[in-house]
Order: sequence, then C-alpha cells, then structure tokens
Amino acid sequence: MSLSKLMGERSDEGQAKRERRKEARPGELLDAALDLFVEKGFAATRAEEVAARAGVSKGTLFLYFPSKEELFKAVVRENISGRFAEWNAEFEAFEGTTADMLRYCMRVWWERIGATRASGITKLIISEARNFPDIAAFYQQEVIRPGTELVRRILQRGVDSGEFRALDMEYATFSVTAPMIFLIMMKHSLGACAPQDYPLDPERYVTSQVETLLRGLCVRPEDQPA
Amino acid sequence: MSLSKLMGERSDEGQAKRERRKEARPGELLDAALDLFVEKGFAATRAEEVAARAGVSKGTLFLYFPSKEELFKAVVRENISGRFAEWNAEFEAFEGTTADMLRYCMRVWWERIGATRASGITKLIISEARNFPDIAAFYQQEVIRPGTELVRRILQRGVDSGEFRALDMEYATFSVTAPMIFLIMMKHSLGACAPQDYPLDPERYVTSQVETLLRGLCVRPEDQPA
Amino acid sequence: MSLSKLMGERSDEGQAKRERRKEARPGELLDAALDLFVEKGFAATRAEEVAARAGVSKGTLFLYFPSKEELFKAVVRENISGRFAEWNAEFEAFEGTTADMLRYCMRVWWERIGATRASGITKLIISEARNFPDIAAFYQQEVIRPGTELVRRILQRGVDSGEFRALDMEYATFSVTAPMIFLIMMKHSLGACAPQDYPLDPERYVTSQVETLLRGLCVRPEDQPA
Amino acid sequence: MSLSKLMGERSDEGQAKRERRKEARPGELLDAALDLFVEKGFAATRAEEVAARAGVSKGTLFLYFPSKEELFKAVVRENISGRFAEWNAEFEAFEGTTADMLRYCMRVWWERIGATRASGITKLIISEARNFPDIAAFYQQEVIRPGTELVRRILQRGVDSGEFRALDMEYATFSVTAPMIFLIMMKHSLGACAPQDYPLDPERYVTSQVETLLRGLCVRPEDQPA
DNA sequence: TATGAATGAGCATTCATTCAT
DNA sequence: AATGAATGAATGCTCATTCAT
Repeated sequence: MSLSKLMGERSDEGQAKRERRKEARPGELLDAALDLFVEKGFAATRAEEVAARAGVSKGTLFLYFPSKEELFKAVVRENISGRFAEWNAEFEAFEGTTADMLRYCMRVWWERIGATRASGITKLIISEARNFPDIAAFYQQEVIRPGTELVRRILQRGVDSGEFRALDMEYATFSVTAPMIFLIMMKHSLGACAPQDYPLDPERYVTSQVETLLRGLCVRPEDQPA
Repeated sequence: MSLSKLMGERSDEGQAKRERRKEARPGELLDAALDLFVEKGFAATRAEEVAARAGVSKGTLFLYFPSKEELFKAVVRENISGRFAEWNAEFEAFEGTTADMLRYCMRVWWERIGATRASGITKLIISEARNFPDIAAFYQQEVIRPGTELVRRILQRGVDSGEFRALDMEYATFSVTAPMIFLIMMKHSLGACAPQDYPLDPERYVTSQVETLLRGLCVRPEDQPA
Repeated sequence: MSLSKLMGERSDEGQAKRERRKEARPGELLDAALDLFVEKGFAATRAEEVAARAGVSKGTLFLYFPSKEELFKAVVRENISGRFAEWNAEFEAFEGTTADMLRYCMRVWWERIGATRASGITKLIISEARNFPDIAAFYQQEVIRPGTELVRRILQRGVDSGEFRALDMEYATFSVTAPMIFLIMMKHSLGACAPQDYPLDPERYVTSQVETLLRGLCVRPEDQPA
Repeated sequence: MSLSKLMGERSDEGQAKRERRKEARPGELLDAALDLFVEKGFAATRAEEVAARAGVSKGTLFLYFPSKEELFKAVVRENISGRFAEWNAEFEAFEGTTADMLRYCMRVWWERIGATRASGITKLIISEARNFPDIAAFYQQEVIRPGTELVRRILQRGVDSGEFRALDMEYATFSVTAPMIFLIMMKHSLGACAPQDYPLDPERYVTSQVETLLRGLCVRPEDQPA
C-alpha cells in the first residue's frame, strides 16, 4: 500500500466527491433553474433561489453563468433535444399502418417529452417567447420545425398509402401538435394550480385525442378506429 | 338653446371634458396594461410603461389602481365578461345539425375571443397562473368551467341525436378546446415573434381543425365532411 | 322690499354663509393642521388629511397656504400667544405673597395653555425643532424668552421680598418651567398612547409640583406649605 | 508561531477582516440611525442617509434590517438595556441619607443617560410615540415603569426614615423625573438649534434642580440643603 | 373661489451582479 | 473554486403641488 494512500486516501475520496460535484454543478444549477423558470417565469425567479435549490451560494451561480439571461438560455439549450435525427430514423423504419405509427408517435411523445421535465421547456418558451425572441427563433428552428416536419412526413405517408384522405398539409400538422402542446401548457399552469380541477390522466387524454384524430384522418370507415 | 342649458346644466358641461377623461382613464389604463402584460408578462411590465402607453403619468396609474397586482386582476376581470349565458341561449336555440353547430361554435369563438384582445387574457393567465393562483382559480371557475360545459352540451347533443358516436365525454371536450387554446398561445408567443414562421390564416386553421374533428366525431360517413 | 331681495334673498343668505365660511377657512385649516401635526408630526401628516378634516378639498388648502411648510409656520404663528404683555401686567398688579403668585401662575398656565390646544404647539415645536430651526428660534424669542422672563420676575420678587432664598436665577426658572413642559409632552405623546398608564389628574399634578417647589424656594419654615 | 496558527486557524483569520466588518455593521447602522432619527425624526430620515453615515450603501442597510421601521425598533431596543436591576441593587446597597441618595441618583442618571446618546432615545420616543404606539407601550413597560418604580422606592425610603415629609407618592415621582426629561428634550430640540440661547451647564442644572427639590421634600430645616 | 384630476420628484425596497476573502 | 457581504441600478408607490375647469 502506497504512502499516499495511507496518508491521503480519505482526502482523495473527498477530492473525488468534490470534483464529481464540481462537474455536476452546472447541471444541478440548470436543473434547479428549469424547475423555477417553469414554475414562476423568468422575471419572477430570483437567482438566489436557483442557487439555493442547487445547494450552492449565489456567487457560485455566476461563476458558471455570466448572467441570469445566459442561465436561461443555457437551460433552454440544455433541454432542447436534438433527437429528431434518431426519431426520424425510427419512423423511417416503422413497419405497420400509418394509424399505428401516429398512435406510436403520440404515445412516445408523451413518454419522452410530455411526461418528463423537458415539457417544462415548451411551457417556458411559449410563456417567455416575447421577452426572448432569439430563444424563440432558436426553438422554432431546432424543435418546432423538425417536429412539424416529422409529423408532416407521417401524415404524408398516410396520404400516400391511401390510408388518410387528402389533407391541407400546412394545417393538418396542427391537429397532431395542438393537443400535445395543450396538454403541456395545462400541466404546467392551470393544472399545477388546481390539480383537483384537472384530474387529467394523460394516457387517456392521448388515447382520446389520437383516436378521434385518426377517425378524422382515415379515408375508409373500416380503417377507422372503433 | 337646449333644454339642458335652460335648466342650468352648464356646470355639467363645464366638467364634461375632464370628467369624460376621468371616466375613460381606467379603461385606457386597462387597455394599455392588457397589451403589455400579454406581451411581456406581469413581472417584466413596468408600471410606468403602462402609464406612458395610456398617455398618463406614473402617479395617475396609482390613482385608479392601488397596486400593480390589483391592476393585473382588474385587467383579467375586465376582460372576462360572463358571456356564457348569452352563448348558452344562442346554442339552446340553434336549429340545425350538431356538426353545423360545432362549426358555428368555433367560428364564433374565433371572432369573439380568438381574434380580439380577449385572447390575450388566456395567454396571460396560462403564463402567469403559478404566480397568481387565486386569479387562476377565478379563471377556472368563471371561464374554463362554463366554456367546457358549453362544449360538452354541444357534444352531448350530437351523441343524443345519433350524429356523433359515443364519446369519452370527459376528454372529448379537449378535442374542441385544445386547438382553440393552441391557436391563442401561438398567436401571442411564437407567432408574435416570428410571423414569417407562422403565416397562420386563422380561418383556414379553424376550418381545418373543425372539419377533421367532425370526421372524428360523426358516426355515419355520409354525415362527415367531404 | 327690494327686487334684489325678492330675487336673491336665498342666494344672499347662501352667499353670507359661504362668505362666513370663506373667511373661516384658514382658521379651520389651521385648526385641523394643529391637531394633526401634534398627533403625527409634520412629516407624517398628509396635506390631504388636513384638508379633509377641515372639510375642504386638497386644492383649497394650497389656495390659502402656499406649501405644507408655510402651513406649519402659520399654525405655529397662529397659536403662539403674544399675551405676555397682558400677563406681565396681571402679575405686576398682583397683591399677595409671591408663593400665592406662583400658585396662581401655574394654575393659570394650566388653564390657559396646558389644558388648551395651545399646548399642542409646545409639543409640536419641541418635536420638530431640528427640522425647523427658524421656527424654533422664533418660538425661543416669542415664547420661551418672555415666559422665562416672567417666571424670573416672579422668583425675583420672592427673593427681593425675603420670601424666597437666594437662587441661582439662571437655573431656578427651570424649576417652574420643567414640570409644565413635562406635563405637556406627556399629555401629547406617551399619555395619548396609553391613557391607562397615565391617569394624570393635571390639577393634582400642578398642585403637587408647585407645593413641593415652594417648599424648596421659601426661606422660612413658617412660609412653607404644610 | 502562534498556537492558533499551528492548529490551522488561518482560515479563521482569512475571514477575519470581513467578518469583523459583518459583525460591526448592525451596530454601525444602529449608531447612525440613532443620530439621524433623533435629529430629524423617523419620517424625515432617509434610509440612504443612514447607510451613508454608516459608511455603507443603501442595499447593505436592508441586508441587516428588513425595513426602516424595523431599523427604528432595533434602534430603540438596542439602547434600552435593562440596567434597572443593576441600579436597583446599587440603590438597595446605598448607605447614607436619602438626600444624598437622590443627589447621587440624579448625577448618575445624567452621566449614564442624559449625557450619553441614550438620551436621544427618550427624545425620539416622546416625539414619535403617536406614530409607533407599540414602541411607546414597550418603552412604557421597559423604561418608564421601572424607572418610576426606582424613584418611588427612593422617595419612600426618605419618607420611611423620617427624612422626607409625607408625599402624594403618585405625583411626587414626577418631581424627580420631570426635570430630567425636560433637560433631555431641551438638549435634543431647542437646545440643539440655538445653543447660544441654551448655555445649559447640565451639572449646574442638575444641582439646582436637586437641591431645590430636596428642600421641598425634607421635613426638617436642618436636613435641608443650605 | 373651490375642486380634484394629474403630475413627477422623492423615497423604500429588491435583486442581479461583483469581488474580497 | 466557492462564498456571501456589499453594491447600486431599477422599480413600485407616495404625496406635495399644480392647474384646467
């Protein structure tokens, strides 16, 4: 056993823990910030509160993020998944009816976005867009556009295969995105205030929405959900 | 010489200009406040800015509203006129298919709410709900609940008449409200930032949504929209 | 009966009343201001409150007094009695022992100053002196100095007549004025807050003070009060 | 090398300068606030001025005191150290005539209260009592009542020992307290404005008052001061 | 003269940000 | 790197004062 181990094992461990913590700091701060920004909005969230929730001092926050606004942007950047490539591939490879594809799409969306903290970002951006136009534009490019594109491709697949009727494609995508966005907004605003007034079971909500939607999209009665 | 003048109402006229102003002030302030609150949120809106936009000084604002928070509440109250009684009556008296009723409902909603400044209130409340739980609860009681009730009655009429299929009524209402709320949120957030990315024609949007929805609700193919 | 009387009697009466009121305005305002300044101090008294208590509008106050500070000064001026000449004469003419003279002096002081609203001025000036040095100086010249002079003359009379012992005249006057000022300050501050803690009977207070004082001043035991 | 250094207390020293400052801050602020409140009254004292006099910025004041009113209350509390227990003991143990006791009492009062900044508190409370009824009540309980009690015990001792004549005890205490309060009020109001008009030598004032008072209280001529 | 709506300078308080330790 | 005391610009709100009617 080495001398250094004899003398320093504990401090090495201490060091290790601290370093692990040190590297985790920005993440913990972003985590805390996301929660608070979603809950109270950008302006009403105090930097000290973010730091406190992350278990560090006010000063430390500014050690990692030069300003509250940069913290906000980092929160958004951190939580905007650029996973559309992966998802696109997933859907390219999908074998089955487009109706099933859409069902899968919305269920998966709920699991990966709606049910997770990522949904807070959507609420955040929609609420703060006017104060952060560049963030809004960024979100538009990075999330809205590819997401809409993905949805459009699914719908187009349905139309091409003769499953879906002819659609005003520009607006049809909203039939898919609107219920998802709506669910997120409710979850993070009115639904969070008065849960007793919003006993929303998201699974049932998604099912209800997608089945009605499929009826609305499918061309032949026999393809429509019961 | 007018009768009023003969009767000594000259002093009434003397005060007229200023009094008309005085009576107009609260409305002008609420107008300005609505715009700014919708645009920037409650916290980021400065009282002086509201006053300036209403064409008065900072002090005047506080002459009419004891605090910024009371101003906010007044803005909300002012714009939530309980027009549901009138609408309910309108829909009770409606003669025609329930499909037409739903079409009429959503078109009218767009004209009376979505297209007007009242829509800003919805954006406002959804964005600020967590900071104003009492406002949120108030809105829930006064707007959401009666609105949902109205929608439910329409859907029930369709089901009862055999036009619509059996519905999970609790969640089916969201198929109507979600697209409306979504449109409002977009109009006041991302849509307001990057209009070029949201060349939304609301009429076309509403038509697209309602027709797909009706296909999803109607029982017999021949009732469904083409 | 004159035409004007036939046509205008009522308005003449109205006019009269209004004019009487008009002339009374400044006095009513000074009255109200005195009460409030004494009660809450200069800074904490709002101009509007003074006007309201006088039954006029805020604007009217500034019609009669160009500023709150001038109002303050007017209040002081109005209530500082220049009655020392009269009082001096009264005491010049006094026939009797100096002990009785001092008794009379303090009793009369209580009746004419201490028990009246004039006492508020003393409280006011002592409390606000540092903020109104010129007022303080004015009060010093117009009230304190002549008052002290009057007291000094009484004491001197006693010394001269052999009733009182030799006195350090500069400081002896305080033996008369201190208890009077003290009573006023208590009446208008702590005594006004917690009357149950200050069940002061002023007559008994004055008697107690003057009799002890006379014992302290008189030269021969047989002259001293029992 | 010092023991503390050997034991690793360097980091304590490292923080020392700043911590010493931090601990001193409240005291420095209370000091500055006492002066200003006494000088200008509560309302006319600006928070920034207090901070400036304490050598810190506006924000720092509110780091230590949540509001101006709390600062005021802290100033009062800080300066009302309940020294009455100590004084009571001192007077219990006093051996000598009650006349000497009273002389000692008033001299000591001047040295420990009248001549110190603590006297400002008395002025402050008497001036602001109506605006801070709770402070006034607190002062009444904590200072006035025990102080009066102490005086009453002294007087009673004199009466019991046959030195003093029978007294209307309720009011006799004022013969002791009135001159003291009067001196304080003068020192902090008119006396502070026009020192040339108040060339008060407090020692001589106290002597004059106490000797006249003792003459007024003592029963036998031979006990009375010359 | 009297009114009271309007003003805006002034002040208490907050909070993002800095920096000595 | 981490802290938290200190800062001061920013902002809600008050109130003496003005002025159109």
